[in-house]
Formats: sequence, structure tokens, C-alpha cells
Amino acid sequence: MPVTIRDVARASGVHISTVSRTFSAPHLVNPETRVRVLACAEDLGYRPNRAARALITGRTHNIGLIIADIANPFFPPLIKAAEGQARHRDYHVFVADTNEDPTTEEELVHALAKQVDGVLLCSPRMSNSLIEQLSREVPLVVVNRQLTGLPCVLMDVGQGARAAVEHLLGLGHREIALLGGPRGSWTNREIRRAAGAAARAGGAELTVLGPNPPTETGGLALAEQVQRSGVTAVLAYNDLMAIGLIEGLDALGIRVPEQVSVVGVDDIALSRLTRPKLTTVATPTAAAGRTAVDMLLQQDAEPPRAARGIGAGTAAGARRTTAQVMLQTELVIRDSTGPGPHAGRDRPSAAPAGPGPHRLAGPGDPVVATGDGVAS
Amino acid sequence: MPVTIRDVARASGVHISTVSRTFSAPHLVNPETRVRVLACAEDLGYRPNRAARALITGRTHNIGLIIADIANPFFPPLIKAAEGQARHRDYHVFVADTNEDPTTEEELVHALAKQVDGVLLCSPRMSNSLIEQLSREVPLVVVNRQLTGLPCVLMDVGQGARAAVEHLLGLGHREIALLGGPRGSWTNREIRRAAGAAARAGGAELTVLGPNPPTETGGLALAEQVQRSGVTAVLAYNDLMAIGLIEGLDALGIRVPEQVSVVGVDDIALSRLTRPKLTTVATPTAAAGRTAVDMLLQQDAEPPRAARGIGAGTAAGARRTTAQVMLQTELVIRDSTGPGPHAGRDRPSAAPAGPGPHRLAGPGDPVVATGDGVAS
DNA sequence: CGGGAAGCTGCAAAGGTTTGCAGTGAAGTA
DNA sequence: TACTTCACTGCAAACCTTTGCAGCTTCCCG
Repeated sequence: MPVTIRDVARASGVHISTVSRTFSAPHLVNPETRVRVLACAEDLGYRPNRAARALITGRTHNIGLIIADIANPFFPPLIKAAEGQARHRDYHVFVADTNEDPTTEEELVHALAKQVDGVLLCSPRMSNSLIEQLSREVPLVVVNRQLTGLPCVLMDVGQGARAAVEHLLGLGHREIALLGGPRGSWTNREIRRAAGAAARAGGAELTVLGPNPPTETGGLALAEQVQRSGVTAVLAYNDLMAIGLIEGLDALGIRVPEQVSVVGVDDIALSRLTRPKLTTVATPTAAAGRTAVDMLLQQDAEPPRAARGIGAGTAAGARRTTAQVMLQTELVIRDSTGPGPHAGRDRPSAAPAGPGPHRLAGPGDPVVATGDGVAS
Repeated sequence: MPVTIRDVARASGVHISTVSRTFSAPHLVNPETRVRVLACAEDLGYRPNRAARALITGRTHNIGLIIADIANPFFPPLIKAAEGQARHRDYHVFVADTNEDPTTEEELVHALAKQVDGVLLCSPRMSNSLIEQLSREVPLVVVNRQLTGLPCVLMDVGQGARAAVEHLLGLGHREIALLGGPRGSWTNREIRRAAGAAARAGGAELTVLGPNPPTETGGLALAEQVQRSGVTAVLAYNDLMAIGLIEGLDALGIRVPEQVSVVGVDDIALSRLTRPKLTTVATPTAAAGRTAVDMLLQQDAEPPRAARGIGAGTAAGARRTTAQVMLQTELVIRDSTGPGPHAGRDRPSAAPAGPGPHRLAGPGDPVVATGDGVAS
């Protein structure tokens, strides 16, 4: 029933190798023959069998996408963009969900390794050393985690957190809380570092609460702590927590932004729909997905055929580019931030005119490449 | 570099066929041999090459999942559940996004057909006849669309819409609007039919507005029409539209639920986070994903090996189960619905005590199987 | 007209696995 | 003892495609 290269060959009166070349190396076949073969293939509805092709070329034209939690609204835009970019390059994407579990993560890499040309690891929860070990098994690109010697796609949340804190300082806030995210998250460390530095530089105090689960519930549960701490502004690890916090504060009768200002991180679609609309640090999630796919595909465009002929093994994994890419973030000011107790006193210039959404920083897509090297 | 069945055979001193059987038919190999082989395989880190296996068995152990828009919050839970269920059965899933475009949809089915054992078509936008045609190319399970002769997973939004309208009637609403969804959506037709019938039965009037794009913007744009129509309650095609509508009404100074009650459909996570929290018809999205995978896998468990040996071609696609499954929905009452102008007059019993979330209807997961047949 | 190059095509091996068939040895039966 | 049965293992073909090599024509140049 399935039509193979052999059927096409028979129909068009040529050898199977000619049919093969018609598809994989058209310049090697007589134009006349080519059109005839293509016509027959079209007629018969021939589609090359990728498994057979993979078997001999060592390239599956598949990539794996490993996601901590598909239902987390942060990821779908990334998945969508990655899949689109991959398809554009004639690759298909396996998507797998780890349920935030490091063990599942590792198993999935193993399970996928033989079946894909590379894996995108998004916001991994496992250890750096394990990631490095797995990267010897299959080409890896890591999103939202920095590892020397491995290609990474990062989002400059540090810069975003700084902008957020400066925004709050400009509004006259001096007591600021940071709702920490999950332990072991690179993003979390970056935000904490940058927000701390910016607060110090502005003569303000930053109270860190956490680590916490990066969910709405996690934010909601912190409302009382925020109240007790007496801060007038809060920066949350992500939008979900920010939204949860606003809900919790509301339940305590604390109004946002009148009494407490809240800033999130991610700019998920949801943050435009809550009331008040969330001021947040927009992360270029879609761009990250596209970039990561590009890096992965470029990476394995180099070592061509797998274990074939002589000398295989010596050259395997010898040279590998390890560029790291840092994507810009931008602060999006909406309605969840407002004047603080010190408003208009010392930093009048930075206070925005109204609550209408306007943007700081660049276009979001452009990237900053940083380094390139050779790993084992 | 890649370790094959041959390496394991050499290491454990048996023939490759024995190694193969150790994995695919363990009962055929001596327990003693088996443990030795398994130990060697473990040692060497052997993973079977699925492409090679697929080549001979005709089963890739992959399935395709075609989604109109991954970024639409309705789908991620379905994707997550389907992927989990598939993995549980040792299948991997390709996820592909069509951007709501029927042509892309068709191309994706073609592209995936040879590479998967079956395809899940979620909320397809293409025509019934095209779907039927494609189903001759690759086993298909359709979610959110009813086609005779094809296995379908449906959600009983009709029942949900009826419950929603009855809820509104019970609250004393007599003028109700329905915000229609996209043209050609089976769900849309079901909701319209059931809501219309329920309204008529309750002596109320149902104004249908639409069709409309099933997005927040689509809902927002309808606020003025809703205002002009003078209705006191609205049922929206989905939560996104309901949320957009609430926002639009808010901009017009119309309060929900005091002046207008709003009900959505889907119960996306977001609907619990907006203010007011949305009353909505919960659809069992995750269960749909799991069920669809089960049906697909069960369907192609039957015709075993592809084109092999004699008689192939005659038996191909001869018998195929076409069960249709209807999943229950349930009305979740939250804060976006309240008493209408006729409250307490004629249907006092149905009015709920307070706005606190409580549930009607069953557990959501259980299914109703309907029919089984033979197609060409 | 001879020699060589160039363009195109066919041949056959290779890739990793599954599986029908045949072969082995031991155990059971008559 | 001879024969059958059984459990296990080895053999080799098959799945579909790619690709290095070699063969064939045709054409060009001297």
C-alpha cells in the first residue's frame, strides 16, 4: 500500500537511485528526467520515508523540545515559535512535558536522544553537571540557564529587573519586596542580583521573600507576609505570582496600586487581562524559541554524517560551537504600579505621566551574541 | 559511536536476534541469557534505534498532534494530557501548530502521515470531506468535530450551554444574548442549538450575535452591540470572548454581574483569575486529550504489520472502529452571574444562595460511548 | 579521427532492527 | 533405545533510502 521510491522508479522507467537523487540532489539529474520523475511521484503520492532516510544519513530531521510544564502560560508562545521555525527548516518537533520533575527530564532526554538531531531544554530543573553529561549524548541547546561550554539562549531579566526597580524608585518607593521563584532557577538568581544592586544604588531596601513555587498560589500565599513587611512595592519572580499576590492583597483589603505597587516578569497574555493590568518585564519568549532552534540546527549542520566509513569516532563531537545569546527584555508599564510615599520628592524625572501602557527599552527581538568556543 | 544491537550481542556473546528478542519478546529468551543481555545493554547504554525498528515493523511509535493555535489557552492542557498519555504507552508526540489555517492543516497531515502511526486533529478548521479524505491516508482521531465514520472525541457543550441558560433563567434573566464563535465550528453550532432550545423552553428570548473571532478582542468588540441589544445576560462561545466582553462592558461603565451577567465556556485557568471570576461551562480538555490518544492507539493496535509478505493491500484499512465519545461538561458558577430583573418572581428555586463557586453536574471525566461501526 | 572530459545513470552496499524458519540439545514418552 | 516435543538460539532476508563508484554517451578539442 505505501508507495515507495521503487514504485516511482518503475513508473518513470529509471533506477531508484535516480529517483532518490531527484529529491536529494536534483542538480545531478537530467532536467528532462527530473520532471518525469517528479510527475510520477506526484501522481502516485510518493512521500519519502524519513525513517529509512534517517537510518542511512544519521539525521532524523526531528528535534526534541523539553518543557517543564506546558500548561504554564509562559511556555506555549515559545513552543509555538520553535515549532514554526523548525517546520520552516523542514524539521518536526517532539514536545514533551516533564511536570517540573528533574528525573523525568533526564529520562526524556535519553528517550529522545536516538530519535532526534538535537534537544531544546527549556528552563531545566536538573543540575548543571547532569546537563553537561547529557550534552555528550545528544546536541543540546539550553534556554533560561547559563552553562559555560554549552549553547544557551538567555533573556536579560537582570536588565529588566533593574528597570523595574528603577521604575519603582522613580515612583517614590523605598521599601521593596522581591518574591523569589523556585530554587535553582537561573532566572531567579539573575533577578535577585540585579534587583538588589539597583535597590542599593537607589538607596532603597530590598526584602527577599522565598524561594516559592512560581505559581499563582505561590503569590497568593505571600500576601500576608508582604503586608507584615510593610513594603510599598513588590517585584515578583513572574506574572503568575504577581497576579496571585494581587488577589491575596485584595482579599486583605489592600488596594493595588494605591497602597502597594506590583511588578511581574514575563508579560504573559494574561497580564493584559487582569484588573489592574499588570506592569511587567516582557521577556521575548517567541524570539527565544526561534533562536534556540536556529542555534541547534546550525550546530548540527556541521558534523554531517553519523558513524559512516572510516575515521568515524575520532571526529565525533570534536568541535562544537558554544555561542550564548542574550535577548533583551523590556519593562511594560501598565496599571499595577503607582506613586509611592516618597513620590515627587527626589526623583521626579523618572515618574511616568499616566498609567497608560508605554514602553522602555528596545524592540525585544535583537540579540547580543557573546562568545564562541571549543568544548570537549 | 552509537551503540547498536550488534555491540550488545558481541558483549554478551549471543546473536543479535537474541538481543532483539530480549527487548521485543522477552518470553522467548532464556531468563539467564536475558539478564546477561540486559546487563550488557545497560552497561553500554544501548537504546534501540526507533527508525530502524519503524522501517521493518511499519510502526513508528509516534503520533501527530495538530493544533489550531498553541497559544490559545484552551489547548495546552489538552496537549499536556495527550503527551503524557502517549508517553505512558511508549509513544512520542509531534506537536504542530496550524495558525488556524486550513491549508496548513492539510499540509501538516500529509507531512506527518508517513512519520506517525496516527494523527489527532484538534478543532480542525478544514472541511469534513477533506478530513475524510485524509483519514484514508493515516489513522485519524478528531477532537471537537463530529464526523460519521470517523472516531471523534466530543465535549457535551450542548448540555453545558443548556445548564448555563437554565442558570440564567433561574436568576431571573429573560433577555439573553449569545456571542457566536467562528463559522464552521461544531462547538459553536452545538452551543447555539442547545442555548436556543433552553431559552425557548424557559420563555426567554435568545439574541445571537456573530459569528465572531473566538478571542478576547472578538468579545471586547461586541460590548456596544450587547449594550444596544438591551439584554441582561450573555453566554459567550468561550472564556476568552467572555473576558473580552467584560472588559468592554467595563469600559462602557456597565457593571458585571450587577447590570449584565456573563457566562463563558471552557473554564480556562484564566477564568479563575479575572475579576469578577467567570461563571463558565467547564470542558474536560485534559480528559479529551487522554481519550483521543487512547482511541488512536487502540485503533491502530489492530492492523498489525504494515505492508509485509503476501496479501498486503487487500486488508489495508478494511476494518476500523469508529466509536464516538462524548465527554460531560459542567457548569461552574462563580462571580460573573447575578440576579436579573425577574429574580425571585417565578423560578425562585434555581437561584443560588451566594456567589461562592459551587458545581452542578457530574465528575467530568466519565464518558458516554456511542456507537461503533465499519467504514470503507 | 583519437583522446579526454563532462553529464547522466545504474549498481550495490550500507544503515539497525525484526522475524519466519531451521537447527541444536535436552527432556519426556513409548 | 528410538522418537517426539519443547525451549532456546542462530541464520538471513527484508524494510526504504542514500551514496561512492563505475559505466555509458555525448561532446569538445586538437
